[in-house]
Amino acid sequence: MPGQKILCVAEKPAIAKAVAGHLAGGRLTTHNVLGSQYVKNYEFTYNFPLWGNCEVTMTSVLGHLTGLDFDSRYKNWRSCPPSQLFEAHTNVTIDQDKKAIAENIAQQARWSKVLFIWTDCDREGEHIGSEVRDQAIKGNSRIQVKRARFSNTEKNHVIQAARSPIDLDERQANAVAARIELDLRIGAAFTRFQTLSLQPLSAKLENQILSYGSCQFPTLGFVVDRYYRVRNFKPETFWLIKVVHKRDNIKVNFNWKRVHLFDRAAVTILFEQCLDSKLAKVTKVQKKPKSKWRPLPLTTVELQMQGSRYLRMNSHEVMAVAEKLYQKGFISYPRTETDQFARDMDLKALVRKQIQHQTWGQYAQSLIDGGFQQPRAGRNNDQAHPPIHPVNHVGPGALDANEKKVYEFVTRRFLACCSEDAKGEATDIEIELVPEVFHAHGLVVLERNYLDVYVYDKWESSQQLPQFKLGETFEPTEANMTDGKTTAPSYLTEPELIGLMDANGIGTDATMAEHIQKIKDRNYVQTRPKAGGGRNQVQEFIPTVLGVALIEGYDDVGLDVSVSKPFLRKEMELKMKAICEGRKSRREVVEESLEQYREVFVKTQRELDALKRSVTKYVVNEGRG
DNA sequence: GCAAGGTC
Repeated sequence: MPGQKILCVAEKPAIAKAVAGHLAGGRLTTHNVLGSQYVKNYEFTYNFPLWGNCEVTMTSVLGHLTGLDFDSRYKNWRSCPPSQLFEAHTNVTIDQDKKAIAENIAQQARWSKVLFIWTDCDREGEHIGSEVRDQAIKGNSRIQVKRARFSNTEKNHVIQAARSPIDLDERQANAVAARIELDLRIGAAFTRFQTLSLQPLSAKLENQILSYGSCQFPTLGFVVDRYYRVRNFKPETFWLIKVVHKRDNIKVNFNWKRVHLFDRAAVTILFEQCLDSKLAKVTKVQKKPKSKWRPLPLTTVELQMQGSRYLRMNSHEVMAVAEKLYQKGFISYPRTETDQFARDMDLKALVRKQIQHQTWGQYAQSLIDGGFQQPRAGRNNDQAHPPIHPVNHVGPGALDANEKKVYEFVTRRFLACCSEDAKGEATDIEIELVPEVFHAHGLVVLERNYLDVYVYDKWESSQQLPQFKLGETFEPTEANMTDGKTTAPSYLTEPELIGLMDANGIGTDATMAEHIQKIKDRNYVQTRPKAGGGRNQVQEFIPTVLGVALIEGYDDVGLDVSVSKPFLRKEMELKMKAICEGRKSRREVVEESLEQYREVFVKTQRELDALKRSVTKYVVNEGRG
């Protein structure tokens, strides 16, 4: 008969359910947790090598169990000078909506010998694990604490993890604790200071929170940066030589190897020399096979970039819809950095589920009939979740318009991953019209393969090139000198913004869309459909006068490290890493960073007039001539 | 009324 009791706790209900299912082998009972809509307790027996035959309760939390906030005496914004928030007393609290979940853990811990933690194996997961541990100890101060090391919920992998528990990584939990404290203190101090000192400048700012955050400000910075580049752009005239030759009734455009030059006299001289040469000589005729690679397995960042580019939705909407599809069991977990499928995953089974689909079912069938290829593997693996993929077929009518678009994208992407690259043949012809070189490029798409299902990628055959022989000479039909102007860059688009955030470590895959939404809600930026976007209607970002005023104001303050650039956030990331590697303690990092931000704060306070001038110039005087 | 990070 089972002796000891083991309490297992996962980061989310879906993991608890999957793990319990594998360990219980079908014999388990499910109990609702009073007061929590999503969390369930699964009970079964299991024979752990380490603890023997045990009664197991497997349950979960919903992400973080606790939050950090200032002591209630600082609740009122005027209760203290904002600078005091750098050292004000804080408390760890359990949110009202998490009370029942926390109580469940304490209750279950009371009779358990061991707490076995099954949170995701990443930094945040380690911290969530420490929150769970603290809660379990409240119910049973003598409980033993272990954690499972797992990176997916395949049966064998889960069983292996149950066999070899490890310890919680205090360092990773501490790194997150440092991040939480710094974000709170710095965010609240600057937000209150900015709002209280700038709001009185104009009635337009009434009821407007002027927030600062280590992610939202650099995000705004990217938008403003591009705005300046667009605004400060001065078109430049350039000149170029174009050669055209007509053969077999095909007009071939030869492009100048120098593309264009900004010196008219120089181009004129070269052009005249070309004309003097009269005859062009073919110096290269090359045909070579060319592939267009099928896409990599889908990550969250990629879903947001491509979604905001092709689906007429913004990244925030794409994520909200993906979350819904996940909850309904149609797609896999939508927050992942992994762009490689595990070797042992049965991808063909997933392809097979799409055969019945009326639009791409036939394509899925063709993969099963021999077209299937193992997907390319990218370089990223978060060791927690597989790439985003469809897990079940969805009948027509089960989804609303936006859900349909996202599900379609995820599925087409998945099928494309399991397909062959597109194949083509490229022709390059180079001619010399002494002293200059020109070239023409042609492409014939021979096999479309993945392109047939992945309608978002375009790869088209160009006009057929006539035959040219190496070494032959001919007199070009036309040679012209023309001019043109450089064109201004365009405003930042949503996919570009997400790409910049990703490259600079601003936010996580799960929060980038929220930061973008936040700077819209704060009236720092506006979006509009980019002109000429055609069917796709990608959004472009333009800062508001308020957004420009804030960034310019801080520039005028003359800080050593700009608050609108990604450096400070990057530094915090490095410090978290230092904690994880044991090179620094949590205290050291918090003290160091607070010291650094205090300095920025003091300087900003001292130069407040610069900030006020900027806001007055843009916001208050807006529209007066 | 502040942040950013989990998840529903």
